Amino acid sequence: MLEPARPDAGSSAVRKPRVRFAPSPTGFLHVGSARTFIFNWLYARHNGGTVVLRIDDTDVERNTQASLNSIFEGLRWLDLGWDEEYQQSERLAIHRRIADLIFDRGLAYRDFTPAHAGDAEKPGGQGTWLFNPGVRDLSRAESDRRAAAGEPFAVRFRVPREAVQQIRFVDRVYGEQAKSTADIEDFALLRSDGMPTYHLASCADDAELQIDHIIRGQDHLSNTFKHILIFEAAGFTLPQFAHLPLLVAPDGTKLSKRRHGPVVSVTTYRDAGFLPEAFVNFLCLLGWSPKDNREKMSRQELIEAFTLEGINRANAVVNFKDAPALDRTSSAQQVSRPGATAVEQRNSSAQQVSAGDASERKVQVPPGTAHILAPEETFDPKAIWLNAEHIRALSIEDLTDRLAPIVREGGFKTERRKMLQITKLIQERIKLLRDVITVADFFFVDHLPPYESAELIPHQGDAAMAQKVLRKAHEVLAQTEFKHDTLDHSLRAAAQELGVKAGQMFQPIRVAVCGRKNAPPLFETLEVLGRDTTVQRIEQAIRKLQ
RNA sequence: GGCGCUAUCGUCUAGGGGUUAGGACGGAAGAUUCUCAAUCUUCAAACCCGGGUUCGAUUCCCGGUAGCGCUACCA
Repeated sequence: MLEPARPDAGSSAVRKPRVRFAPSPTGFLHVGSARTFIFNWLYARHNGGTVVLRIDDTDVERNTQASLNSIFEGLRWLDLGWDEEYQQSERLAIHRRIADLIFDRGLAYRDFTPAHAGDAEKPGGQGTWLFNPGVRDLSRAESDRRAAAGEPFAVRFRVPREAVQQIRFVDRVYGEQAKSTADIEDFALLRSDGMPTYHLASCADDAELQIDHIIRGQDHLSNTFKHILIFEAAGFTLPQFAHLPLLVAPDGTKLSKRRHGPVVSVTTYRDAGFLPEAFVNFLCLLGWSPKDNREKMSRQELIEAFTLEGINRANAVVNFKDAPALDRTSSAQQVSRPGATAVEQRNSSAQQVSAGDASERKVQVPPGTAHILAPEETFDPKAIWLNAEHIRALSIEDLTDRLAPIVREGGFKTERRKMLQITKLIQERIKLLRDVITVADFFFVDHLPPYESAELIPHQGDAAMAQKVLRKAHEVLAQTEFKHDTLDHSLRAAAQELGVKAGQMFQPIRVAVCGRKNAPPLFETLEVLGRDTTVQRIEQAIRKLQ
């Protein structure tokens, strides 16, 4: 996984930026991280630069393999790729060397006081550790003696106190930034176990990997002053900084797995049937604008249009609906549509209260929960819309290739020839790839799922009319050629013969063959279904009406 | 608490000293079609508050408020 450092960086006068995306494997890849990666990638591609993926895994306690897998899974799905890859834990020697360098220059010191995490949370925010004069002024001899004696210590940066100065830099998004060293605490470089902290490892690697543009979340804006201190202490040239506005939940809080559930995980979007190019497009529009009113953009268009200047400064809300389990107000009302997805079904079964005894053996919904949200209701409506736009922009072949695996995973079998026909019929009717299961199921199954016979009754008609229409349809369809135009003519003629409106003729047939009222256009549908299935389903419908 | 950042329709945003403050999603209404979808048309919907600068501020400056971030031997 580890590759040797690049031999010759930045030697040419041409500015080919080197950017990096540095996730830490302490959770799944979430949408905010994904967007940071995308912006880095776009910036690099727009300028012919290099994208470095660096796994920031210096927090041994919290790293998990599952998280690492999830991150790669997410990144692979995004399908953008990267040019170089590193793992921070394999570069500890570099971090150590930089820490020693800073220490040897007298710009850092050993702190022998035990770790005291949590002080910052003291009531009133007091107890904030800015620096401890007694500790930082320990004589070098004393410090060396205690270290030699094996006493554990952390290494802290000696932030200038006596001559207070302003640290300044120009952020490519937020403009001029300044902070007094009086407001910067003596942050740690090395922990007492010898592991580097994020600040040290990040800066050491950024410098060593010759990263010249650091594009990251705005939560690092205040940290940048510390980083500049490190860069300067080690004698590194400063990279450019560009901070991105944060992605927040509808309630304004930072996105988190705990509070907001799977909607913040990239793989959730994949599993729900988003197209990676649509998802990327959506994320780009959160906090960035091409400024020309374009919304739907291809990957290439994004590369061409992307500039740091187009980035906004205010946080952006990802407008998803809260997970269903959280407090819903109105009274219990289960949504049970015929097309309920597996996710919904899992949710709804999870929400059923296990009844105590047989007397109250009815399905209940706990108070405060009501509406089970369908996938298309939980995601940001704009993401859904963009996805539908991208789906419609796909060729039939391409879309079929993406739909087929989902159909197969859904337990249906179909051959490509038929699938191509189906795709054509549903392309503008699905918003998520997964919708193929609920929208086109009747093409795949041998037996239609049950439906109410009342559905067969046409508008302004009755059961008798439904009967009459279906019998006539049965008669006509038994001998008509199953081609769009022929079906159109004969069925319309039949309607006229019966003295019913075309709609009253078509609707019972549609319900009979599709098992529901809303479906793709009738004649095309019949063509794909074929005579045998059609006739058989009409017979079933007629029996149903008796 | 300290420090920093931010503030245009419900949401994403464009704009910018004088505009009918533009677009998109979502919502509503209508057209169209064999239902649905798609498409088209129309409508409702915003410059956080208070001062200043100015002939004129939504735009520039200051203050307030609110939100967010940092304030760990997390990243």
